[in-house]
Amino acid sequence: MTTVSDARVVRTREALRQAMTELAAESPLEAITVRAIAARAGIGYATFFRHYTDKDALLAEVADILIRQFMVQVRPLLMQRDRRGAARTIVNFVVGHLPIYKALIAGGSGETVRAEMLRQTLVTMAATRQRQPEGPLDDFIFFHIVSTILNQLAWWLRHEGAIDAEAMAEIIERTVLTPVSDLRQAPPKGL
Amino acid sequence: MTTVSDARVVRTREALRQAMTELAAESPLEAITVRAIAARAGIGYATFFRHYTDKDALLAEVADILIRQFMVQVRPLLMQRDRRGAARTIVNFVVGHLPIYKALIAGGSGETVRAEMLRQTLVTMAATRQRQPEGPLDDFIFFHIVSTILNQLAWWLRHEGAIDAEAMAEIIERTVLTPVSDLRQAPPKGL
DNA sequence: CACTTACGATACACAGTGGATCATAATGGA
DNA sequence: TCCATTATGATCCACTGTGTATCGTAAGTG
Repeated sequence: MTTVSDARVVRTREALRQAMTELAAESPLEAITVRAIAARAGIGYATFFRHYTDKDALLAEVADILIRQFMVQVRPLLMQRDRRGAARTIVNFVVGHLPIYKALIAGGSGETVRAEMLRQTLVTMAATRQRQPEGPLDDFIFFHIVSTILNQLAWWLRHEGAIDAEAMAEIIERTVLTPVSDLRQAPPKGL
Repeated sequence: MTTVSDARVVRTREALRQAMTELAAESPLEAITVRAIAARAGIGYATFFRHYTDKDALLAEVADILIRQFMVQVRPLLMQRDRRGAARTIVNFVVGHLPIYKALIAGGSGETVRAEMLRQTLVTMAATRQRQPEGPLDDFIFFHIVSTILNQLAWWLRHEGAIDAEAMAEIIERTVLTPVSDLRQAPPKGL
């Protein structure tokens, strides 16, 4: 929308992303007004619109940053042999960035953010796929893995301490990665 | 809110539920206005508020009806031995009520409706549980089963014809019911 | 240091909400 | 069948949030 090299622009956008993250942790997205975001960020109301068309655009940018970090870590692991190790990596990565993930995945706007993460992840994966999908099952499996792991992590972050990280990794391995791997090995007949 | 025996009330509410179902199939919930619902139902704007406090209350009622039907079918099956049969029953039940489920689970407001279905299901299950949960794992498992099946059905309904009903039942069995059953049999150590 | 550009403040039109009123019409009991 | 009851439709209104425009000021850039 505007120049990106100007230090003021960088500062303002960073303040807006930070404010959105905080507010998204506290309230469902529909309860967050642009005025509240601007106020929290310490910028003028009209200024908001010089940087983002609406609050969804801001949320999308915030989610996008999260997705990139997440995907870089997670993506190579999904096809990997060592499924327990893959699950551990995912869990540990989230633990290592607890505040932001807790805010956005498990916070008041978590539903919206997870939906956005799922959408973006599927788009990105479809665009950068090594091999073409071999059928509807491949599409389904991508959807299932990503949405299930996001949901499980959301539950886990909302019930912090209920299950320790190692057990959570085992659960992800046994309820998602392994069953999906088996499904790939021996698909239902007709697929 | 008002008398329920009056034929006009019954008619009006039925018209509102129907209108909400139709609109929810077409647009995301936030794009649906009370005026649009009233118009579609063929009733006056102010009349809407004599029956529901806001559009979320109406959606909750519509979703609630869906949930009751769904749960009556699904609930006894989740603990059942014959997991393939259980999965088949779920899939066939949805196929038997295709229009309404397609509209509400996979439609434009599907995200909101699924979240509401998940919420209500967990509340109902917690209230009417035979035995107390034996730990956090039980809570997690309920959450995982319900949310995963709802998501898988949503994908399936959105990609109608991509996978036939029998294959879908096999997928639900192999990616959800069986892994969860195994997890119950041999929980991660410490749970 | 001068030029450029982002910023804050404010005002505005617009859309949706939910509450209120009042005449009309449908309803169900006597 | 008639009548008291009450749901309904139409309309009005105050309130909140959105997104655009304007303008003087302050900050960053080269």
